[in-house]
Amino acid sequence: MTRLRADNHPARKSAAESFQIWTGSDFDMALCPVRSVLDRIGDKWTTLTVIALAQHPHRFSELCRAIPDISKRMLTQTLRALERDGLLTRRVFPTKPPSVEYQLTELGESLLEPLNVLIAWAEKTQPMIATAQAEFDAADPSRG
Amino acid sequence: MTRLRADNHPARKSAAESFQIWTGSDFDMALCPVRSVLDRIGDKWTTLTVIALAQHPHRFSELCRAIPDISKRMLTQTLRALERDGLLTRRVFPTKPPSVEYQLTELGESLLEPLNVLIAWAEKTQPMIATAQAEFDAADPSRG
DNA sequence: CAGAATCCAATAGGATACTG
DNA sequence: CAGTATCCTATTGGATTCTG
Repeated sequence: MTRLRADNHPARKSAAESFQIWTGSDFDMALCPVRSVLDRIGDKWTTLTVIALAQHPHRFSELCRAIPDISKRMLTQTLRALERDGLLTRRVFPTKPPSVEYQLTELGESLLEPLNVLIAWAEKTQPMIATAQAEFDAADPSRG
Repeated sequence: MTRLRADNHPARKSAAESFQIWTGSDFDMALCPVRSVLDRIGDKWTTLTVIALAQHPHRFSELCRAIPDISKRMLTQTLRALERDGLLTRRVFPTKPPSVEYQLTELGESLLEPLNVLIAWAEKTQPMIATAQAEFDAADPSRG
């Protein structure tokens, strides 16, 4: 239907439609799924935390060790946001000293699939991107 | 696929493997595909720009109007980064006044598919997430 | 152990003015 | 038109200290 290019594939129109009628109309960023999902997973630690929990439930300090270089402060923040979104559950065991277990919900696990697609793209295209960067930087070193 | 929590769901292990041996070993964030891809698309304007270009090539000012609230400064930065990564091409027409056309490369178009999967997840789960947030905030209003 | 609280540095991003 | 340049603010995230 929309023959924009010779190799037209459905992803073109799909992306635009998911993004809605954002051109020239009333557009609310908060309601845009593109932005909302990236606000959710686009930060430094969220995806790493989700992937760590994908393997098995973790305790707080276990996560702290499992995720390289994360601070307790950022781990707390990240876990809180994920809990609030319903992507994981937090269970407190009143032992002494206390222990807390974090576990992905079904909703949280459902995020793994889109994440894997994205990661697969990253791995597949990484050599091409590295080449492109090298060429760009060589062509105009001042903009490296 | 509606059965989200299948034990041994392939997405579980796949995510962890893509992430590599990041636990307790030598881990370089720059080499982690999870972080590299999010550093690339996780910012405020990159995905919106890519999706705008998914429909057809755009000129600079055309993009500026098409993407709500973006400034010329941020558009320039975003386009430059995408060009450097080889996701789009920049063609200058020496007309008067000059015009510049930005167009996705095949590599850039290949990003649309993972993006669509992610957006589809966002749209599908948005009601569940909204509910979870409301419950969380109701349970402890101080942390809203 | 599992955080909370506080302070500080780095970066992202917005507003405005100027240019070939 | 298609940017640059400069300034400024807001947000992110790191380091440290304290607590039940």
